[in-house]
Amino acid sequence: MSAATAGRTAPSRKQVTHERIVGAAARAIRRSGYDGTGVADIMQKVGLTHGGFYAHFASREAMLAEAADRAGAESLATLTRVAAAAPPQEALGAMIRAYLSKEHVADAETGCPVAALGSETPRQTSRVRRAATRRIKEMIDVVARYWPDHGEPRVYEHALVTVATMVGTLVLARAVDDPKLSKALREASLKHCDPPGT
Amino acid sequence: MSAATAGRTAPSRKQVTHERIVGAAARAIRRSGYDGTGVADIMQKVGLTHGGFYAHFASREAMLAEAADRAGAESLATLTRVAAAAPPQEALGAMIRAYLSKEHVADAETGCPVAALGSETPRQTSRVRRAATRRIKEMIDVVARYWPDHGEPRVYEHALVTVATMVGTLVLARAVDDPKLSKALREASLKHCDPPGT
DNA sequence: GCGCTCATATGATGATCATCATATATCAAT
DNA sequence: ATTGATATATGATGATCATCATATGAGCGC
Repeated sequence: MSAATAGRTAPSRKQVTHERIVGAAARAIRRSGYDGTGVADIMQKVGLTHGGFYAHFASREAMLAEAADRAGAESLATLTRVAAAAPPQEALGAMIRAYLSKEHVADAETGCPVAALGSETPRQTSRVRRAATRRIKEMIDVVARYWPDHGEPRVYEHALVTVATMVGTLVLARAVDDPKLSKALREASLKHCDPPGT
Repeated sequence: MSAATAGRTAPSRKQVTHERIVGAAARAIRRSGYDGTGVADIMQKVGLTHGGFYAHFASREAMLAEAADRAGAESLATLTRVAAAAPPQEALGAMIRAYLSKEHVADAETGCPVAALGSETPRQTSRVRRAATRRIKEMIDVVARYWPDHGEPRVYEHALVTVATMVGTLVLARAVDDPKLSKALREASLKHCDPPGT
C-alpha cells in the first residue's frame, strides 16, 4: 500500500502529469495572481480536463502552495545562473541588471514570484507563505554571497536592502502606466544598487 | 435634468452614500485585494444590501477605480501629515519611520495601497492603473520635496530609489512568515534610507 | 490477445458572484 | 398628513467555480 508513498524509483505517468500541472500553475499564478488562477484554467493549459485534478492534489490550495514553491525555485535558478555566467567581480551587477531589465518587467509569468505576487502573499495559506519565506531567504543569501568586499561586517544588511529595492522597483515599474516613469525607476535603482564604478 | 450633474451645492443623500461605499471599498481592496473584493461585501459593510449598488456605480470596475484613487489619497495625506508634524530637518526621516513601522506592516487596510496592491495593479483596468500611477508620482514628489540638501542635482533619482525601497521593504516584511526576518528587513532599510547621523 | 489497474473524462452539485428588474420604504415639499 | 420622487431592498438570472461521483479508456502483465 505504501508503494506510491515510497516511490522514488522511476517517475510514473501520474508523477509526470503532476509535475506538468505544477509547472503550468507556477506560470498561471504569476500571470493572473492567486485569486485569478482557477483549477479549470490550469488543467486546460496542460491539455487535460478539470475532473482529473483531484487525483493529483488534495485541494486547489495544495496546488497553489506547490506552484508558489516551484515559481520561487525557477526564479532562484535563473538568478544563480546569471551570476555564475558572469566574471566573479561582475556577478552581483549582472544579477541586478537582469532583475531590473525591461524584459523582466514585461514578462512576469516566468519572472520573480515575489514581485509578481508579493502583495497577495500575506493573504495566502500558511503553506504558501512558508514557501515564499524560504525562497525570499534564499534570494537574500544569493545577493549576500556575491556581495563585493566580503570583509565588510554588514553584508547581510546590505543584501536585505538590496533585495527590497529590487523587488520594490520591479513592482513599481510594472504597476505604473507611464513607460518613462517605469524606465526612470529601473535606471535609478540600477545605478544605485550597482554603481558603474565597480 | 442636470441638477445632479452640476450639484456642487450640498451633498445629497445619494452622494453621501456613494462616498461611504467608496470609503469602505478603499479599505476592502487593501485588505482582500481587488479580486477578493465583492460588491456584496462592501455593501454589507456600509449597512446596505447588494441590490442598490448599481444606483451608485456603473459597474464593479468603476467602483474599484474610485476606491483605488481614494486609498491613494488617504495614504498620501497620512504621509504629508507625518512630514508636516516633524521639524523640517526630520521630516523625511519621520515619514520613512512611519512607513516602515511595525504598525504599518500590521495594518494594510488603512496603509499604503501601493504596498498592499502593487503586484495586482498591472492586471487592473486602465482607470485603476491611471489612478495608481498618479498617486505613485505624488509619493515620489513628497519624498523629493523633503529631501535634505536640496542643492544636490539628483534629488529626484534619490526619491525614486527611496520610494522603491520603502515599498519593497513593506511588501517583503508583510509577505514573510518569520517575524525576525520581517523586523530585520524594516530595520535594515530604515538605517539605509534614514541614517541616524542626520 | 485478455483482463486488470489506474489515469483521465464526463457530468453533476452546491456555492458564490455580478448584474438587473421590480417592489418597497423613506424623505422633502406642500 | 399626503403626494411624488428617489434611494434602497427583494429576488431572480446566468455565469463561474471548487469539488466529487461515476464512467471511460489506455497501457501493462499474463
